Amino acid sequence: MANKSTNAIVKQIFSSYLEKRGHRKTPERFSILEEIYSIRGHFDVETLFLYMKDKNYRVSRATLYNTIELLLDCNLVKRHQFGKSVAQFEKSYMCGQHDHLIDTETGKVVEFCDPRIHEIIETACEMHGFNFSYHSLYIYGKFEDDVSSGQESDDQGS
Amino acid sequence: MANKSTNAIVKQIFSSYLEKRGHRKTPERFSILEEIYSIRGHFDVETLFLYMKDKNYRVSRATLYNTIELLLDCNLVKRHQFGKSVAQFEKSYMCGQHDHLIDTETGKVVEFCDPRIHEIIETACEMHGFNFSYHSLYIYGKFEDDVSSGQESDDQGS
DNA sequence: ATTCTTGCAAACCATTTGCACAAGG
DNA sequence: CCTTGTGCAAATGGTTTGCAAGAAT
Repeated sequence: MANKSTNAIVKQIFSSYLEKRGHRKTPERFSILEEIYSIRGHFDVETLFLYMKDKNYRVSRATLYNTIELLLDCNLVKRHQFGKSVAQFEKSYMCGQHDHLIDTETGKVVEFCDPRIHEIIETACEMHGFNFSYHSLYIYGKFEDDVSSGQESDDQGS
Repeated sequence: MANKSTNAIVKQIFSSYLEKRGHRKTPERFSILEEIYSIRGHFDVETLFLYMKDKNYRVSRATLYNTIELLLDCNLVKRHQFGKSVAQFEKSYMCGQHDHLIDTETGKVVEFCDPRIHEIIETACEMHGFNFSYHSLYIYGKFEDDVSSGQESDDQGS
């Protein structure tokens, strides 16, 4: 895992973004970025809030929402809305494009990747004069071997 | 548009579903089903509420939510969560499987269909021992020819 | 008759907003 | 210094829930 260099690059991207937009480079923003990039899978704002509070950061929920908005804008974070519940987020730099299998009973989420999705996207965009920005494909259903009845699980190929 | 027969079939499906689950066949439930199936594209609960109030139905928001839950359960309605805003719904019987192009600036939504999506789904399900139930593919971006800067637009082939 | 549904209004709760203080530029 | 960002707490608003009256079975 090349986490050290990834973190440096990600901070650089965020820094450039803030500069370009005339936003200030506050320590809170970089702390939040760092903590988000230390999280393995998906997370929601409340979880992140408690996680950071536990680490003795003093960030408010408002700042989390605000900063995540910025991170979404510069594509360092992706937002998901599995099921009907709260918004889920995940880091998105160097994580490989992937989609999600969602167990409608347990809530378990597994990632997968299939490059053929791009052919579909290209065709649809051509047919409708659409400039693609990003996509999300969610497949809902049920896992057969529900051994690990856990909440969540990642499956990214390195 | 074979709306007349479609409506009859849809009511039959709902009726059977209610019976099987031991739910009562109230006039409100069938009114809501009928009104939903008379709506062209996507809608949110508030819009449906006002729409029905306008037609002098006396249904509460609570009943709308409750009934939509039942309709989701028997697959007569599909839920979407475009962007970050409120839940959107659409009728799903005999509307053909389709996916969505979403303009991130105007909110315009256009539907498209590409059967190749099923190959991707099949592969992913096989690889992860997953029983597919339904999917949603959202492609976000921007339309090139934004002549109709409207809110929403449908594109279903007959 | 009994139990499920409904309508209404209050409760919920994730997210947003207002404000005074703090701090980046 | 000036303006933006932050923490806190209150406000917001879509959705859910509690309850008494009404209707399906």
